Amino acid sequence: MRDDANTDEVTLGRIETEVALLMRLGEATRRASGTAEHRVLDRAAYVILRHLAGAGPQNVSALAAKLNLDGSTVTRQVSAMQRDGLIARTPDPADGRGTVISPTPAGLQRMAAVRAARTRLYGDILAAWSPDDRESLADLLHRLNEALESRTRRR
Amino acid sequence: MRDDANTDEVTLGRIETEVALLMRLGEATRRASGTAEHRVLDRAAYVILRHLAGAGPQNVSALAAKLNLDGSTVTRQVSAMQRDGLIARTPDPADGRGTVISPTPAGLQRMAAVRAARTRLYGDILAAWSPDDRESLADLLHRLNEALESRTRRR
DNA sequence: GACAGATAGCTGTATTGTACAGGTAAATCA
DNA sequence: TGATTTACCTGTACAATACAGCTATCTGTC
Repeated sequence: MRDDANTDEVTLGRIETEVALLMRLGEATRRASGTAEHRVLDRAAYVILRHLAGAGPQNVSALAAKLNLDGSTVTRQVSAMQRDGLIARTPDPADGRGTVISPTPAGLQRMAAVRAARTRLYGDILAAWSPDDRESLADLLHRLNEALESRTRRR
Repeated sequence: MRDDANTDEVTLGRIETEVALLMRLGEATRRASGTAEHRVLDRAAYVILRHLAGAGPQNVSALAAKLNLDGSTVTRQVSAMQRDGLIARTPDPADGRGTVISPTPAGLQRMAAVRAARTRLYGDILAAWSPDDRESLADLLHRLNEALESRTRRR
């Protein structure tokens, strides 16, 4: 029993290490490709467009809640995105205070382009992996995110 | 063959999605716990201490290279950490230009505390997971990071 | 050994992404 | 109807980062 508990703690420590490392690498990658050609879409704009595309047009508040960001942050993000023609603001017909944010065709097109580029990137990075391992990684990451998200919501 | 290629592209898309989501969640978690009690160690300080503890005292440049950060960024980080008593600067005996950054006992202690807290957090989040799944997650994340890192270095 | 170029680190400045506080207008509730 | 809440925006501040430019030192070449 002692050994099992130990092994488990070691595994948790490894997961902690690897997640921290992944975050660092991910940010470095984003920064590096951000300044270069791929300045098409900064990170926040990408996740906002992903969310709008997946869950449909919605209010700033709904977006902020989903993205775990302050409303003011999202306001400024969507302002910038509107300036760039990526989203459109329309008054919410059901609530005079609200404005509905919808992706524009140009926004969707750019999001798709970034997504395709990223997918290609992963294809490149994981070129040597077996399909099974790729599947496992996708599954486990999905479950990890579910677990993280449910905990975030719960708190 | 058509189906296989398709399946694979879907998997890559899922991995892209999940990594993006994990980054977003991770940042949200960091921000949330950053303002609260856990203001013990901001992110950069933690990774710097992790690295110093693992690889030994070293120069600002070496740190910057390892962390994929600009030297000036690391300079400021270590300045703040020195102010907080987490690291010490000593002149490099082998190179008059350099200063060697070493963790202080207080820095190591705080790093260990944060690490333990994070490990506990993962234990909490993954409470329902089987040991096998945890192992798989740790392994696959490790391999993903290796792949990412070797690509970053190669570029 | 002297000088040219490279390197280590620091400082100034700008940018980006974020939060919090405060304001206004609209909605909701008692 | 009046009080409270909500949605959004704006002002302000802060943290993390990069780039440019600076000085001190090192390294190689002649």
